Amino acid sequence: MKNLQQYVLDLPLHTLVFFSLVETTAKLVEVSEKYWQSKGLNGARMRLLVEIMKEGGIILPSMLAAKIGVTKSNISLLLIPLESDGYIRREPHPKDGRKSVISITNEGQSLLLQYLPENRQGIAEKMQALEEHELHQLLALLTKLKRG
Amino acid sequence: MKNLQQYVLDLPLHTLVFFSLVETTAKLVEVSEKYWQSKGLNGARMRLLVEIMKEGGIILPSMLAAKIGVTKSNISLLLIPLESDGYIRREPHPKDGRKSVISITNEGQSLLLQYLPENRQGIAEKMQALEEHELHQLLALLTKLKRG
DNA sequence: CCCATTTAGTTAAGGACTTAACTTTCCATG
DNA sequence: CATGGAAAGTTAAGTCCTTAACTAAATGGG
Repeated sequence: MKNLQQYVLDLPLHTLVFFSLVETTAKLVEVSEKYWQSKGLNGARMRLLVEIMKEGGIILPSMLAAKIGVTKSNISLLLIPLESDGYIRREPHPKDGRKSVISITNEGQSLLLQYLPENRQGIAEKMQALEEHELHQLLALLTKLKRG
Repeated sequence: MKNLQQYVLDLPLHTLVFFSLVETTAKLVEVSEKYWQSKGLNGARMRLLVEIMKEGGIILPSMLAAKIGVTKSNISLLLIPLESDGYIRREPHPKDGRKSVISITNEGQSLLLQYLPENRQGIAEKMQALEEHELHQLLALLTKLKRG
């Protein structure tokens, strides 16, 4: 390698696309996070509520960990404030003493109803930089890329 | 809204693409991070070295913060181990007593030479899920999306 | 049917980043 | 040329997530 500065500056296409992915995604994620913050809410906890709702309102902590892709200890720590704020309920599993059953409360559902549409709208607005056919294209490329 | 579960499950295209972006990017970023970890190195500190190198090997901490998009206090904390490991040098600015001039050492440059190509190769392999024309397409879409 | 292993969940400690408060230095305006 | 405010950097405290260590409960192979 003759010139290190040149090397770090002359990015091959692969690397360029990778950095572009990282930057673009970070910018979009920020929009969503700032929205939750502006409402005094917590993005990670809201995502948890959404996942519980996707499962019909009842789920186990370990399932949440698997679905969201974080550790079970993180789920544990996220559930504590959700419970004390009354957004979820935690009950012992009737058949298996190791498990606990998480269910979303009416308050939790109200919270989603109140804020989730506006949150998604904020994201949608940013995504409208692309036409519908471009969104389809992008989705196809991302899917192919994720499969590997 | 009639049915909350239905609402959280039936994602409009915008939202679908957003989530796909987040997941795909996370998966690729993990490849890079795991590489650095496997070498006992730190991704954030390596990125800092790369940025310094991009500037020709000499830069101010505040510039690094602006270029990488993190806070100056974070830069401050990242520079401490880089300096004590001998990868950067910190000198007072000759003209402005508030500033300090960061320069990369020979050891820092050797570290980049030794590991950066392999790190980039790991990313490139994952990106090879896409053909060259697809990479160009993806880059164009991401650029348009980031502009907003 | 017993006990080693596995599974579920919690807690503690640590790492990475943020915001806020602070110090020092510079600068511009009176 | 003095001073109020801006700018650069550091440090402290807090948040969020991780890994590791732990407790309790279930399971299954001898």
